[in-house]
This record gives sequence, structure tokens and C-alpha cells, in this order.
Amino acid sequence: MSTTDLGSLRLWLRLFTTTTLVERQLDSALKREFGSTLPRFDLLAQLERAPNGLRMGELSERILTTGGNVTWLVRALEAEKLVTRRVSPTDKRAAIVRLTPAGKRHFSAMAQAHERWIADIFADLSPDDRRALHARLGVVKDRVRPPRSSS
Amino acid sequence: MSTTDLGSLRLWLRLFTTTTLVERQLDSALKREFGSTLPRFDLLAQLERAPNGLRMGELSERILTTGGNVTWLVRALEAEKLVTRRVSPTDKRAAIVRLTPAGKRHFSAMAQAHERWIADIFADLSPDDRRALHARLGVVKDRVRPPRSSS
DNA sequence: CCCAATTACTTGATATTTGAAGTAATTGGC
DNA sequence: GCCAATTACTTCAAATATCAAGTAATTGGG
Repeated sequence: MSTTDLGSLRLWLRLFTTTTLVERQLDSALKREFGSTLPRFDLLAQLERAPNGLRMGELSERILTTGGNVTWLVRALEAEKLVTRRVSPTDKRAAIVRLTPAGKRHFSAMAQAHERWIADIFADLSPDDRRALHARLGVVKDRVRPPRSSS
Repeated sequence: MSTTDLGSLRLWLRLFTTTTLVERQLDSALKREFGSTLPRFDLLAQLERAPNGLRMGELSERILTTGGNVTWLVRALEAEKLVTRRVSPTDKRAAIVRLTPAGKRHFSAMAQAHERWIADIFADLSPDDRRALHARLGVVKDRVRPPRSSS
């Protein structure tokens, strides 16, 4: 309806820029307030949602990173006693990672702050705006990755 | 108007996931078809738009990365004869980076493919959807970085 | 059962990015 | 003009991420 055509390229640039800026803001806030980072937070968040733990492979799929990187992250978190890793009883190749009680405490402290920061960042959008954004991003997402999960 | 509330957190997760997936698709296509990468492409794109060249600092601001990283990228591109670097005549601290003719050719070949890939990725959105997305992302962007530029 | 193919991870070499510290050049106030 | 503060980069080390092997365990077809 409106008169200007908006090239997809400009849309992509804005999508990229916006995401990068938000990411950076969150990462630096996590660093400043908790001495942590976004990748670590994301990994812990996945574990929080999975009381039975997750395998390394599931983790790497969910946080969109490579297996080698997950090995690295988990090793670091394990050294800090935030997660444990044990061999799966049903498949000895697989390692199951879980939050420790200390990991849960640490995560939930961060999660509260994290949620506040995010609410603040998106505060200028109405609920309808947020739904509209979410829905349209879903269209793009399904285009780059044939459906399957939700996130 | 609709009934479900959508938490900002879910919106952020989708924003992040979508952007990461698109980014990856573009990066791997650039790698596959041209042996390049997205950061290099982005840097060249900035230079393409600036016939008079850009200083290192302008580059790092525009591609949202650190100065050290720009030094690294430019050094690599320079070694491939795609860009040149010369000391600014008016300010000897500053280095001005420009595309070489070979760099222009290389870039424009990539740019055409890049634009096709992007058009394809966003093909399921109508022009109005794209405008709507762009506008709402703008709201978020202005929240994390007090206005100034457009991108 | 048995073995080739597949799967789940880990490792090690690289690649990339960041962040802090260092160097050189420029600027503003006096 | 002169010097302290600022600015523009570069460097170097540390943090992260990728990719290609390599290892161990599991599975499926005969």
C-alpha cells in the first residue's frame, strides 16, 4: 500500500545490525554484572529447561554452534561446578549434561536480570508489534531452516 | 487484540535464531561460491559505497566490529590486492582504505549473487511485511543505540 | 552373531574476535 | 609555540568458534 519499495537487502542489514547491537548489549551486561557471557548464558538456559539434562549434540543444535565449541563451553562450565557431565547409561558414546544446584542458583540470578534487560530493550513495542515481528521473523526462519522446532 | 501475550524473551530468541541462520547461510554460500566470508564481504560493501575510501575507524564503526579486527581484515584483503591502504594526507595518524579495480570487480560479482540469495530468503514476505518488519526493527534499534545513522 | 556404516564426542590445528596496552600524530588551552 | 589530553591505529594475548580428523560405541543387514 505505501509507496516506497523496500529492498530485501536493506531489511537484512537492519535485521543484522539490530540483532548485533542487542546481542552486544546483553553480552556486556552479563559480563559487567555477572562475569559471564551470552554463549554461556544460552547454554545454561537450555539446561534449565531440560530437567533431565541434554546430550552434547542436543546442546549444540539448540544453541546453534558446533560440537567442538560445546565441548569447550561445557568443559569451562564444569570446571566452575555449574554443570556436570555423565555418560549416558543407555548409550556409552553420549554424555549427558545437567545443571548442578549451584548452576541453577547462578542461572536464575542471571535470568532475572537478563529478562529485565530484554523487557527494557523491547519496551517500545506494543504487544501487537511484538506478535507481528515474531510472526514475520518466523516466516523468514522457516525459509532458511525447513520448520521442525519452535524457538 | 489477539489473545496470547508474547514475552519479549521469546521474541528475542527468535530474532537471534533467525539472524544467525540467515548469516550462516550467506556466509557458507560466499565461502562455497567465492571462497570469501561475510565479514569480508561486508567490509568491501562499505568501501564500494564510499568512492573516496574510508578510514579504519569508520570501517570498524560501520561493520560493527573492533579496531583490531578491522586491522586484521584489511591486512588480509590488502594481501589479496582487493584494497589499498594509504596514509591520509591531512592526518598522518589515519589510514584510508579503498577498493582496487580488482576489488571492485570481485565485489560486484559477489554482490549480485548476494542480492539474489537475500531476495530468495525474504521472498515469502510481501512488500508490506518487509516494511512492517523494517519499521519495528528500527524501533528496537533506536532503543539500543540512540538514533544517528540509518542502516 | 559379525562387520561395515553410522553416530556421538573429543581433539588439535586454524581462524576470528575481542580487549587492553602501546605508539604516533593532532589538538586545544594558555 | 608548548604540553597535556585526545584520537587513530596497531599489536599481542586471551577468548571463541570452526573444521577436519580421530576414537569409541551402536546399529543394521545378512
